[in-house]
Amino acid sequence: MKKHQETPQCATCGSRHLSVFCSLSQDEISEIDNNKGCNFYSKGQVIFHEGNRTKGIYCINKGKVKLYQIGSEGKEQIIRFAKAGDVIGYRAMLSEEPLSASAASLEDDTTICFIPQDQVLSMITKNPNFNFKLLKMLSHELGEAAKVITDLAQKPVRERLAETLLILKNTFDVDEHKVIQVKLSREELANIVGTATESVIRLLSEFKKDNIIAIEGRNIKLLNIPALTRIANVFE
Amino acid sequence: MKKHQETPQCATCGSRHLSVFCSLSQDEISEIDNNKGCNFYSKGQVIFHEGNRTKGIYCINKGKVKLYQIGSEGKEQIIRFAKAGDVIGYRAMLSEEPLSASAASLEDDTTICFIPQDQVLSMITKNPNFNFKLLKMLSHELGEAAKVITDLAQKPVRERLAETLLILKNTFDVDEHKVIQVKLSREELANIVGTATESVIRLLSEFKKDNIIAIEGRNIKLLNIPALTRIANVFE
DNA sequence: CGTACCATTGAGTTGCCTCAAACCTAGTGG
DNA sequence: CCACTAGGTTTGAGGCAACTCAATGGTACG
Repeated sequence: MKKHQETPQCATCGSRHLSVFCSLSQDEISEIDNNKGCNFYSKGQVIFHEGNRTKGIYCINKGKVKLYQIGSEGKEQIIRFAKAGDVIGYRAMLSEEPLSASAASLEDDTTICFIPQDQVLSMITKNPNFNFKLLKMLSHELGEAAKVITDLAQKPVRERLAETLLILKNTFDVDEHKVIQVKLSREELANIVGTATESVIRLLSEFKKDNIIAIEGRNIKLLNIPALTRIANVFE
Repeated sequence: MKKHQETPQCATCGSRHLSVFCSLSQDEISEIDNNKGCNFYSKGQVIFHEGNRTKGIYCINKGKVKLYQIGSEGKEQIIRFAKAGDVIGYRAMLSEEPLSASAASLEDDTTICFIPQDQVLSMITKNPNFNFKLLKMLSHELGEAAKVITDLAQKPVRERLAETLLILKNTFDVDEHKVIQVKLSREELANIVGTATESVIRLLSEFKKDNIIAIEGRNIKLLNIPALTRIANVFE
């Protein structure tokens, strides 16, 4: 039994003011509303496939998404996450290259709007603020990617896992019980850190033994963030 | 004894037509020429430091440059390279963040122009072609970074070294004797691959034993590119 | 022609991976 | 309502890729 799902309107989208679209005028917003599409995804559904072309960008209205590549041995590597207000697919659209990553929803009722290329390109041309927001977003992402590269190349798995937990906290926040607000399998955690599932499990249970985290199924509670930060070997 | 070094003019810069500046008008070119600065670097000199702010972008007129971060244990990680016609520092300028990497010249007589922020921002606003070139460049870089992340996370050192040699070939080309046109120390190679210097040395001499490469000091000759490609485990 | 830096080789150690088996949980259907 | 199954999690054992440390060899440059 499927509940009724209504296409969300940009005009009333709560995420808009936090996003790259925050500088759009009323007219521009309604222009998008008249041209966009919208889709609903259940947990695990693929939104787009690495290697395909995209003729627009995806804007997440509700839910959480992982972006990942499949490595040469068929193993998934999670590149980044996206949540309500974030856009995905813009990299491939702007570079006119195939999508460099696949995207899959992490939750049921994930709602994602599709804004056609023409709309986006016209906004870039007509709205300098939007253009600079885009440039800034891309530049920021590129800086983050460089950090990840250095970490992967130099840090041991233990440090990378600790850092990953902190990044998940910053991305998805924690609730009043300090539980990270995203549910990932052990395998998915391994596919962020770049290690084997078993290594993640062993290290998590070490952190647990030291009372740095608590674990209830896929919920991870961060008990001692300073200790995690120390293990992660980050200063900033 | 220093030879006379003259500030190069964008108007006559041979690299311009290959670069992000290829779509500029005569007026815009001379506008830049009137406002840019220029510096000369000997091998190993630092052009800018990670963590500093930049108020413009650097355009390489002559020479080769490495961009690198220093990891938490003080180890260098080379993020990417730049050569004549490439620009560096644009990421930090556009995101209004500190520089995420340092840059150092790899050759004597490296010549680099500095174009102030105002000039660049005005070009972005006034010249849509330039703007789209920038967006495209950033997007492309971001896609490349994602590939590097997956490789570092999943491929063994042997594969990564083979792939690095191929990337160096694509970036700097080979001469008529199949020698890669960039001279790097074993340590620098290790700092691209993300491994120890000794591992690079051992693997290079394995490749040499199998007649896949030849080595004369820091010159690396690619004798069997299909074999290297097979080792690198790349398909594209 | 020394000296300082880089490259090479060897030996020993270990972090992390793989393989395999057992366990747990949630969903399914009898 | 409970047995059954499938998928995910956990634990253990064993092996190897790659690291560190240390010593030697090469070479470029003042």
